[in-house]
Amino acid sequence: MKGICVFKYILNLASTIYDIAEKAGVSIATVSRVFNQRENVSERTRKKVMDIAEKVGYHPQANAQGLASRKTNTITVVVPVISNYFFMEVLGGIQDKLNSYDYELTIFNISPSKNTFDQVEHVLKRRASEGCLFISIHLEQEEWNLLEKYNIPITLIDEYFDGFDSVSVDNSEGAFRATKYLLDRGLDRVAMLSALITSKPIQSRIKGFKKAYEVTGKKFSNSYIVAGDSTYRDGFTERGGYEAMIKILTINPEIQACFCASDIQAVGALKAMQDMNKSIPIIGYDDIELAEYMGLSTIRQPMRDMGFFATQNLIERIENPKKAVSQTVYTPELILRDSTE
Amino acid sequence: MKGICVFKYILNLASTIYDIAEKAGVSIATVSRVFNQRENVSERTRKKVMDIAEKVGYHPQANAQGLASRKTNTITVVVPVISNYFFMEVLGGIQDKLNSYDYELTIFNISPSKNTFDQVEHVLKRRASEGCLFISIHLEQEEWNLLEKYNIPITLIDEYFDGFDSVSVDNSEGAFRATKYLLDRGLDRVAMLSALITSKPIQSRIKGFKKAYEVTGKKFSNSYIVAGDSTYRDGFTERGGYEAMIKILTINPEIQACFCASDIQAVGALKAMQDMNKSIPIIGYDDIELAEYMGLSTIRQPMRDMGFFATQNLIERIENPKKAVSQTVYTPELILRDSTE
DNA sequence: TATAATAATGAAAGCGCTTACATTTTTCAA
DNA sequence: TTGAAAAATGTAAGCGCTTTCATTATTATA
Repeated sequence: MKGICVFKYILNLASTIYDIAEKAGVSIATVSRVFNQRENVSERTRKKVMDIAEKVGYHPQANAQGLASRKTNTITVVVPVISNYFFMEVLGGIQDKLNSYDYELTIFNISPSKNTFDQVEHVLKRRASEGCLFISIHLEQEEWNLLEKYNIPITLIDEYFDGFDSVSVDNSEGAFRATKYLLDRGLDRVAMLSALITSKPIQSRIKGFKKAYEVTGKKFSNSYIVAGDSTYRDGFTERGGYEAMIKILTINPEIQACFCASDIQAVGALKAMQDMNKSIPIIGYDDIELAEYMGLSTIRQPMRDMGFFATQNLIERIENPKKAVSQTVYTPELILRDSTE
Repeated sequence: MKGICVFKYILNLASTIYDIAEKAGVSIATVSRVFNQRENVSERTRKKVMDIAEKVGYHPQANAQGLASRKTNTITVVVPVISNYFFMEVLGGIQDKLNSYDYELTIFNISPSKNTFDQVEHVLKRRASEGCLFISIHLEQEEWNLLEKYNIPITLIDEYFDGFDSVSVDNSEGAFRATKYLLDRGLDRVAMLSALITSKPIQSRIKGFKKAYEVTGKKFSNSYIVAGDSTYRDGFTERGGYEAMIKILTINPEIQACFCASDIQAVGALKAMQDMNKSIPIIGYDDIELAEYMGLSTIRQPMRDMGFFATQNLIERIENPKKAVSQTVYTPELILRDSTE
């Protein structure tokens, strides 16, 4: 015991609420009140407690607080692979919002090698956070149903399920607008530079892509949809775009323009055109900051706004769990720049 | 009480170790053992417990576990602003490493509006994690000293302090190599497209930049160091690069080539050159994936590796706190591409 | 079959905090 | 001054787990 005390003293840490209470000559309840900014503490004792706490570097331990108060003051963001432009921007928006609140941010990264549902369920089961933001997590209807029972506030970003609040962009509409613009310019053979067609956003974008053909009455061919071979990050990479554009330029030279599934792929596509010494108009998707500086026409997704709004929504639900479920769908916007000149 | 029970039943959740123990007809100690994969539990009871847990969706609560075991199984990454290419890549490396371990990842974002030291100290005080990775967190010597007493495993990335393990890149050397390459090509007036000179990496890079002039014996002028006016993200943005290059092209037209402080600024610089219809060789810094596709010559920082290695280092320290402190410095590499052709 | 080992389980004491409720102190009107 | 109301503080019972140590069941050994 003595050993331990000496140890504590030397390292100046690992003190508990009891140590502070004792040194300040008050009860632990008072110390607790001070740290929880309760009103009913006299200024004198508040100062006394804080001074001592300051001196020994004391701060309530997160776990103990969480257990006792049944609150964690933490929001968990669940994402597949963090290093991706879309998530990064959305995360930026989340943080902008969180900056004015007292929540801690935990990021849970879904590992591609394990089952997504199990991992998501694990996050909920642990009850380590007040609420969750799921970014681009796609589950089956019945799986979403199973998650409902955990009764934890959840807001979905870039996904839809009627049991949870959601914030998404109309992917189909975005693809439609881009493609229609190209078709309306008099071009007849516009390609879609796709990523893995198993990916959800790609599926919706393909819908919009086809719809543009229908609406304009132009002849559609499945060969207009082309993807690269690399599957890393579902093909949403510079490389994926490069490969796909090479294909277009060599195998489908009849193609006159191209709608790309993401700006980052468009960058690869641009390079491919340059390497092949050819050039066709292209439109990207996302409007990442780069796009402006690369003169890339694109479909703007309000990524930051989505993160910001979803977070606001989640906080509202945490504070008022009976709030009606809301589905927010943003409409993407066509931004014209050099790449379609 | 009855109400609560019914409630629990309906929602199928919020059960505790006691509920499971009761239903399985064992003690809570046994349930605990099952969930902590202890050896000494018979296969029969293990199965019985797991079946029941599965049915009611039980899983130990993180806080209670943490409090009782004094372990959190969490690693905290502290970053200033998450949405930045460098951090994103480093984070990717961190996650690659963490995927094979059982640690949860918490990201703490330093808010620019509050004092950095206080925020960092807060993270340590809460003791919500086993160890921390600090990415590009720059403090004063004495502040680092103060943090040592918390006795929490910390690995610094992109910063150096002799009390903690650190993983960094020789910024000065990188700038030196880029600049020297340009100077060696026979150019005499090479500029540095800088970001905010208050930023640490910029300071080191300026050193390397000047050293190249010294070594080559060419005449250096302070006017060769130019930055944009926007201060968002310390100027490490496309916009910052654009502004700076416009300045170079208009105010300092004698400049023959340019070393840019980051690839992302180089993107802006490229655009500026295009807009001004001029072109000089440029070299970026970082080698983000984009650089290859934009044909940007650059200084490669092994960002992913740094994250990966730092994480490994941290885990080692968590497992063996007495391990000797190590400082790892990577040497950046010059990658030549079109932008210096 | 008896006994010693060994494996499986349980009882109970915390972990460091919050908080309802009880108690003491202070304030202030009469 | 006095007493009631208000403010400040204390007491103690958890929160849901882990873990030590004691106990019981099982297995192996002679």
